[in-house]
Amino acid sequence: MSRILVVDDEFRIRQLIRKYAEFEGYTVEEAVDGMQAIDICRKEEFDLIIMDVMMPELDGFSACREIRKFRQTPIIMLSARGEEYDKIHGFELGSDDYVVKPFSPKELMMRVSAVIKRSNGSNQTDVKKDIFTYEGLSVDFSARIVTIDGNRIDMTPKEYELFFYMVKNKGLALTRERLISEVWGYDFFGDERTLDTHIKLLRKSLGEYSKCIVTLRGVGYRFETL
Amino acid sequence: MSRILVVDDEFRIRQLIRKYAEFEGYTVEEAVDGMQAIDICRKEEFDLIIMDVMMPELDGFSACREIRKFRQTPIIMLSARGEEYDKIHGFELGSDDYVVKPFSPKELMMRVSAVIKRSNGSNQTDVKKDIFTYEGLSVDFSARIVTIDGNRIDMTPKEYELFFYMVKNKGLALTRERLISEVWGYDFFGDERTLDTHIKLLRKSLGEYSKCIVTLRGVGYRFETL
DNA sequence: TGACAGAATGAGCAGAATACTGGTAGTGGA
DNA sequence: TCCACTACCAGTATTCTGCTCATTCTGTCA
Repeated sequence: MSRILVVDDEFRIRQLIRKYAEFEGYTVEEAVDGMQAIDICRKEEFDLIIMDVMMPELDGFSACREIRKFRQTPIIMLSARGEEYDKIHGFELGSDDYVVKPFSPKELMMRVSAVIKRSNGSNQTDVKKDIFTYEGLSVDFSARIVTIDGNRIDMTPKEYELFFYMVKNKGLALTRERLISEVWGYDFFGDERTLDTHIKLLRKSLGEYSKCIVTLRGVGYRFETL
Repeated sequence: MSRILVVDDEFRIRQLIRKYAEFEGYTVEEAVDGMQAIDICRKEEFDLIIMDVMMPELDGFSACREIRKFRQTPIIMLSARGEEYDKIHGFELGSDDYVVKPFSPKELMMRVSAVIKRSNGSNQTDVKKDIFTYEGLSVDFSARIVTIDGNRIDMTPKEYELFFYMVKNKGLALTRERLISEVWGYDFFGDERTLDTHIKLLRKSLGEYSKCIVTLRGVGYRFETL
């Protein structure tokens, strides 16, 4: 059965939606604000997200935008304000429907089933993506995009190649020779230190996640997720 | 461009919707009641039907049910009554969205474009117009037409081919080799820089949307919508 | 156990190399 | 002739690499 993520800071609202949704046979998870929603979405996949616009920490629109960067999950926005701006804003950001509070639970459920039906029915024109994620780090191999907490990281070609190779072989000890011959080519006769330099640049780009690149003294490096 | 059938007994309402819809670049036809709507739908095909619930002769729900017997055209229902019964009834009969009168024309247009986008994206069994849209940019693959804010963009054959290929593979990193062999053919032995030149021309044609074509240094290009 | 020496790695930097863009001109077909 | 395509060139921005020096690590020996 379909899984729904309900994002709202009000316990009462989450409870209400959960009740109705579970009655309809959906599995429900909850998040209290945008930040938490993004975190959960990174780790788990849902069939639908119902999200309030007004929330502490991170509002619904921003969360919607962030989530859309790595997930195509349909989103229904809830808003206490009936203002037009919100609606337009929400649609532009890619929400799939829009319900104004106070809403009738029955109507919401109708929209939920309509949206889920639509997204199941078809719509998968999008190419399947080859994406690796670990906490706030996400690596989209097919698009060549690396993001940290939703922010894109600019990397030079060599950084990409090196990083992608390491991520694809995560958890493995990669010797300097192997890295060089894989990333630079077997016929690279440059300086030994070149690899170090690129590892250094890569770590700089990765910020807090530079910790994932472990130096194996006398051997090479390893990318690990702990 | 998409064709819309507006069904409402009130001239003022039809006029209002027509005005906004045409401004957005849609072609509009009108019907004054359910009977007429069914007749027109038998003869012609539309991309969307906007239909009032309350009409003389034959109400919107009945018309919706009838039309669904032979067409899968998306339908947005309009209702003066905000009653829940109507909404549920409408959804059950297969309407794709529901707007309560008095509505904001802008919101209606947002819903119109959302519904049309959805039905384009999804390959229903009915006629599939292969159209991609992103904000004011629209790419009609089958008609080979690109429009920006409703204005048609003239492109040369190569530009079309290159652009279509990139849009169809949107979000993917496309290597120069791949682009060249896909657009020019695997046996193209011309200058490396030819691709650059065409990207340049393409960007020029795309105006503000040239930002969607991202250069991947040392790799190629990517078309993205963000 | 702790100090030391040597090896390996990290940081910073600057010159070299490379890739992309924009301009312009040639070519061939309708 | 005109238009689309291709080719070429120069300027520029980006990226790579090699070098030096600093730092860290490791194994050894007192």
